[in-house]
Amino acid sequence: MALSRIAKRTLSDEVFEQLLREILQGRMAPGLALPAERELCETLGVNRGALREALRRLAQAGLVAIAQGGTTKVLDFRRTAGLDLLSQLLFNETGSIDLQVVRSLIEIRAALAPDIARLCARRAEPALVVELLDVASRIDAALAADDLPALQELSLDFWDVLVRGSDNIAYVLAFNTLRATYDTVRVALVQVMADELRDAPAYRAIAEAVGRHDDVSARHVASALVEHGTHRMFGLIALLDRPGTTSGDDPPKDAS
Amino acid sequence: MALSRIAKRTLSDEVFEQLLREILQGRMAPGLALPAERELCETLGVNRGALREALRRLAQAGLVAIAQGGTTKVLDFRRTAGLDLLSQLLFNETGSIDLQVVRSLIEIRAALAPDIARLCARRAEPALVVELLDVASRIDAALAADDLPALQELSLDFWDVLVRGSDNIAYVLAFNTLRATYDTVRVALVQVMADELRDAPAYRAIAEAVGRHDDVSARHVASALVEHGTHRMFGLIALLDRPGTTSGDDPPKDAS
DNA sequence: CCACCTCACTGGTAATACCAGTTGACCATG
DNA sequence: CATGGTCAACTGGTATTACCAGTGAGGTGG
Repeated sequence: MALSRIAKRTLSDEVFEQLLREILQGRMAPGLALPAERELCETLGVNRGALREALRRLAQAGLVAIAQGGTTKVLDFRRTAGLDLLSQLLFNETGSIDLQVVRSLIEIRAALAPDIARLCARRAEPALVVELLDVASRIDAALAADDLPALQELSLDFWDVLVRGSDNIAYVLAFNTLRATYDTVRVALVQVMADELRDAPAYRAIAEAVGRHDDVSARHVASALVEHGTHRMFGLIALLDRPGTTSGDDPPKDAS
Repeated sequence: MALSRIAKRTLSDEVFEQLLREILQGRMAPGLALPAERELCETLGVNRGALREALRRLAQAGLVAIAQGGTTKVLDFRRTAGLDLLSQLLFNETGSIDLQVVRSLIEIRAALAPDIARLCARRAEPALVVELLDVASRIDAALAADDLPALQELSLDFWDVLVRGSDNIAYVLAFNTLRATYDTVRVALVQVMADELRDAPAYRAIAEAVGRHDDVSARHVASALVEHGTHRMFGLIALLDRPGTTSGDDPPKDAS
């Protein structure tokens, strides 16, 4: 069995989480004034410091606005929160995965991946190409062993190298955010992504295109690669949204 | 003159900012163990609570890892920080704008904008089309008055409506993050973006394409629209990076 | 009626004590 | 000598109390 680290949740983590849920699930509507800190920490049974740490984090995430003298108000997270909030939205009230969020994740991935490959092909240093080819080789090996979890890990490694080679800090940071979101549902998606993960030739083709500084090829191969997962995921979402239907429609065409 | 709200900085804001700079500018390298809280708050001349609020925020942003019993360590933000950090990276040590970050911002915008328009055209409700057309009209009016700042504001409004119509929470949140980043340098960029901002017909064409659910057109017009700004911005960056050169090369081709 | 002031709120800062997890040196035991 | 246990000196986590500093509503005098 796979043992994993025990998560130590601190009090302010708990408070943060609880308030976060209240806000994200709409039980605390935008504009609502929160109870005063002294009152709220009494209600929650924690000291004021712990509550304040949680409130500070909520403010940083763009979920509440704190004002001295005034009251702390709930904001509309759809207007004020940043992409980092995405991972918190994956699970809905009942604890099941929110398919709308998964679809969003897949779509933004499909939009970014080709351009990451394109820029990497333009800008990558030789050392990075070596790294890419190395990961590609390990993907070949994992494919030979038919080790899907390893392929999933290596796929992330591959994109990690690629995005670093793109020399674009926005892509790097967005990738971190998306990876963090993906990680929380990774095991649940390994089968759906299987087709894409097993496409070892595509990974190698991207690595080689980057080595040739062939940005057009890199872009196209990357686009086709993620299209695998996109297509399968859309099929699954259509299936789960409308049980009884066997095949998913609405596969996004590359409109070029 | 345009008066603006005075920013009230709290102690923990100050501490957060200071530690953030230390980390982002590499003076606190990844892996470095921070001094103990009791020691650090003495050094900074603040109470422990204020320091802890700041440290919590840094941890949430993915810049440090806090461990009870152990020490608080600096993380490699290129690996662990999310897109929300982008706005903090815009200004470098000397207080001037980091052109690498601006380039990154422009590039990710160019990658997302066409797909936002495409999805919006697929999914927008009639009410949203009305909103879009309304903003388009106001853009026409602002253009007639040659009011560039107004055009800049309206452009953001337009994209805000469009991204909401895309029915993709990842795009919505990413847009929030990018807008927040853009806002901090907006005035500095108004002239560079002038061509794009004045292209009122493009905004209207997108609105109308969305109204027809014509995703292909919406995508292409949006792509062409942001291309204006992208091209100009690349020219400017090339100019500033290599003073003496008059024209910028390396305009990103749409590789389709 | 309106300008002004007061006061009871709100969040912000501070100091102190103690709880709880981690680490490493040290020592008993096999 | 290797292993495992013990303990002390760290670390961050929680709690309590007091007071400072903005805000805004309602009372008050003009």
